[in-house]
Amino acid sequence: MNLRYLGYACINTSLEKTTNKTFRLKNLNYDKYYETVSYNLKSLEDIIRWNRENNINFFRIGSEVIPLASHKQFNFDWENDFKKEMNFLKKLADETNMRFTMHPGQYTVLNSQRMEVVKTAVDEIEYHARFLDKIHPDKGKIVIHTGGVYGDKEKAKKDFIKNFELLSPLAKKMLILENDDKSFDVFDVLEISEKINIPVVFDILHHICNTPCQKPYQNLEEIIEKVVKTWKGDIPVFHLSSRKSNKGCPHTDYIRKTDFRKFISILKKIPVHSQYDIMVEAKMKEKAVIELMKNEQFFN
DNA sequence: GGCCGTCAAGACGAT
DNA sequence: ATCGTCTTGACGGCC
Repeated sequence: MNLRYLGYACINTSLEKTTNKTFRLKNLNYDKYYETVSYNLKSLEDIIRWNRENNINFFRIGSEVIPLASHKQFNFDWENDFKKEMNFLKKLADETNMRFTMHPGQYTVLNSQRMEVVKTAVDEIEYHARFLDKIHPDKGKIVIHTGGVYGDKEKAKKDFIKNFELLSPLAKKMLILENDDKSFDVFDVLEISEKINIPVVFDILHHICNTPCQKPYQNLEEIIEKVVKTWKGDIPVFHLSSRKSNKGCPHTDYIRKTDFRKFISILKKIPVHSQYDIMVEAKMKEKAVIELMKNEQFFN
């Protein structure tokens, strides 16, 4: 497999723009909402243009692009209020060949034991789906983690599979499942993926953190080949980051070249005739991507 | 203008 | 039982 796009998440540090400007619940009112969403959508536009100038075609849009959109106290009709802006962004995204993903936060727990938490998770995912559908129809993907274990991982997986059915057809089509650093490893998410037919996002650092045998690279090609099959011909997304220390998973400012090269060379060996995209998770965001793009030999 | 406690929200492991 | 951490870190009251 060959590398196609490298992307970054939510913030452009060169432009000092974010799609994640938000406000406190107590400040929720029409003016604040209108002002903040306008800013976020304008930032997204500026970031897309910047990406085009810099040959970056992959971007994760911040979940707070419409702040508090799924909150029960939020009653504004953002889809209507920002129709014009969203249509414009759709056109711009098409013209510039951007690929977008979104990634709801850790509070989105689809397999929770508490029904009200499941409901807010569904609402949150549906909001992401509607947003992405407006500017990136048939292409947008929503990355989530499996959720909590609650002392019984097998049951927790079944609950995820069961609650997946609560989503709309649109959201189901967009959802992709990422292995996490503590609870649900790549084997768990592959198992879930097989049952409900959604693609797996493989995060190499989470895999390393979540591989107790200290041999995370063992059988890695075999694992990744299975992951790629879950995409059913669509171009897979991988997550890449470097860890700051040996403990936990905090990210570095830039990706270590050795981490990048090691990962790329493994993917190179996967015997599937396909390209793939990498979401780079590093504090210096687009600057980390630009650094990696200097390794031209890895692009085809 | 910079600092830092807090923020809509959940789960988990360390203490 | 409580705290810190995970992360897309950002807000905003206080100095």
